[in-house]
Amino acid sequence: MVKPVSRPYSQHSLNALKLLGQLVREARINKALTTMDLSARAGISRALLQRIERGDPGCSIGAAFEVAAICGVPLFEQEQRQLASHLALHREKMALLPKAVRARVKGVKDDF
Amino acid sequence: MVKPVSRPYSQHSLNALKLLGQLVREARINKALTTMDLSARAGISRALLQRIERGDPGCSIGAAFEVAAICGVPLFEQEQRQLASHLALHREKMALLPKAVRARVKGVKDDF
DNA sequence: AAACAATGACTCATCCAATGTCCAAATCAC
DNA sequence: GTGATTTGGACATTGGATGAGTCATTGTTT
Repeated sequence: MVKPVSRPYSQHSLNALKLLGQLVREARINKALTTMDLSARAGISRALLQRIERGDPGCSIGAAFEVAAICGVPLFEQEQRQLASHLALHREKMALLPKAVRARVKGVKDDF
Repeated sequence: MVKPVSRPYSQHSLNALKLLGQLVREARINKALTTMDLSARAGISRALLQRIERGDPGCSIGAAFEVAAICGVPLFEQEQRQLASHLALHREKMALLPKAVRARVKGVKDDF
């Protein structure tokens, strides 16, 4: 009943989380913002900002992205300015893909 | 008592969220994975995966990153394999930065 | 050196988000 | 076309994240 450690996160995800936190932290200091200032701007509590900077997987992605955006940390694309256009492009691309995925009958060879 | 509309997210964050969701969705279909399959692999519910693909800001960042990692969606760095080394590099870099930020007395010119 | 400010870490009450389940609509295979 | 399956969205329940508060420690300034 001791419920496992919340959830099994892959090491890769955890690393990405930590890196994001470090980038935020670095950007914040470069902008000479205190944790209180930044958290206030992002509309979150100081404790939550600290968890984000620590790479806590439980934080809401909205809060994390908001903070990153304020700090000027490029989310997952180098080009933030192209973000909007990427949105449109992907929308088009999606129109060409199947809407539903048919279950592969058997032997699902994990290809990764 | 109607508790504000959750939280004020910047348009940029919302766009990033949506793009991430689209990328996941596209990657999932390319891998011929059903929403059930992927959610099961990520250890989350199908409903949560749907919210992630929709770009819901309230999802936990851990779940979102986990799904992205499984799908092979590059988080915020093109080079996922360098992720670990980036971690170390940033750790070093941080050692050179001030540990605490002094409050800017006045006139905080928003520089962005 | 002292005084002050910022940070990290912790507890706790509250309430939102995650889950599981359901159904209806869309999609694909036949 | 029919049937099987995926998908999107709704719902209630409950576990976990969030915010507020405090304290000890570290870092900065005078």
